[in-house]
Amino acid sequence: MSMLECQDDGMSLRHAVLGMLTSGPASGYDLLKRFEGSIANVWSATQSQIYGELARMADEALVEVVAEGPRGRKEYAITDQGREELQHWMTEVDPEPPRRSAMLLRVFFLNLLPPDQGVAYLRRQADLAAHQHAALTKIADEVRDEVGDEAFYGRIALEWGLRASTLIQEWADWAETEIRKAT
Amino acid sequence: MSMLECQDDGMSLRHAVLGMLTSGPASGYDLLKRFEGSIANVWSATQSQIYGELARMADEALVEVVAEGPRGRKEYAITDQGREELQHWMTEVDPEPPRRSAMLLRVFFLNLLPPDQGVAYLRRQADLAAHQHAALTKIADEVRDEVGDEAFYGRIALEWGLRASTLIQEWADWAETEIRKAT
DNA sequence: TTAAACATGTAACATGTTACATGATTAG
DNA sequence: CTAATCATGTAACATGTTACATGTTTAA
Repeated sequence: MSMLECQDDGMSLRHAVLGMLTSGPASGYDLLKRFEGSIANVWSATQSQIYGELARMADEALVEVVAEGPRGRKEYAITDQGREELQHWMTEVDPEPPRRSAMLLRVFFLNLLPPDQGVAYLRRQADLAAHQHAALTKIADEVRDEVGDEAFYGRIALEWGLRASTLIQEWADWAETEIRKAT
Repeated sequence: MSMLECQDDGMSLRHAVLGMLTSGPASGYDLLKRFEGSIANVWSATQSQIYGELARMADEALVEVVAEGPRGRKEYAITDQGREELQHWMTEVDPEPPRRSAMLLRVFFLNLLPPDQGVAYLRRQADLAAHQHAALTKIADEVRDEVGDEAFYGRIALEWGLRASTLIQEWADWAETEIRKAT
């Protein structure tokens, strides 16, 4: 590895967990619930992964056990070293865009299908996007009046989702027209 | 697993390879080059993965070796069974949208940064998107006059990329304004 | 003659998913 | 008392990346 490309992303699960711990100590179980909430739309994690990552980060002193409760419950808090790591990731590591889209991969092979099936595929994608847009709109209504920094930036992310689902619908409509023109 | 959720995606590398083989037999090395071409924008694969997947698919009779050349070169062709599998994937399996975005994950934690650094982050994203847009525009110019089904659907996918990079820029600009309003 | 391109394969490691295994506490 | 929820952890497997290992052919 050259000196210039010390821009190794990956490990985002680690930073997601660290980020969640900035709003206060939590157990693995608590974090799992949060990963099933609004964050789930931008990053998912399984129970297995969370417990493993917490243990690993405790070893590396990025988090520490601050309390033990009933049923073996362990509450973790972020350490100064953890905050430093998170800060570094936020400000000095460029997020690399996802390089894989099964949806677009299929578009590359749409010539293998008869045109009407190609159109059906695009209509299906537009439809799925419309449903997603509706779901996000519902969430947007629910969080409209929530106050605080977390809600504020959550709405910023939500707006991205709204725009992205609109994009898919418009693009699919446009593509359908192109295919019809070409047929 | 319930009977209703037999919609197990995954294995897209397999279908990418199968799809590429529909335009004629190719060796692992040939396929690697194609994965470095236009397809790279929607699906990436390493040399290691490609050779492994070809061997596995040969075992399962989805592809077969049709010729051997110099330097141990093996040309693979898709079989009828392979075509069937590809057809099934194209028409009956819904592509599941990517559930992880390091870029948006960071947005969720933007409250940890002073507002000016948050704005800097968004400006950086807009900037990266602008560069991507320029790169895609260049490719669009190059393939503008290419004929054939493959080029046609390649342009459809390209248009998605163009619209997506515009979306990021517009969204980042909007978000920046929101942050300034809130400060 | 030698560097680049062709060509395949394996091993080690990182990451992510599913399933298994265990048990405590609480609410009805 | 018993089902749901809380709570943690491990094992097996799938997927993806990087590095290692090897050897041939072609073009300058």
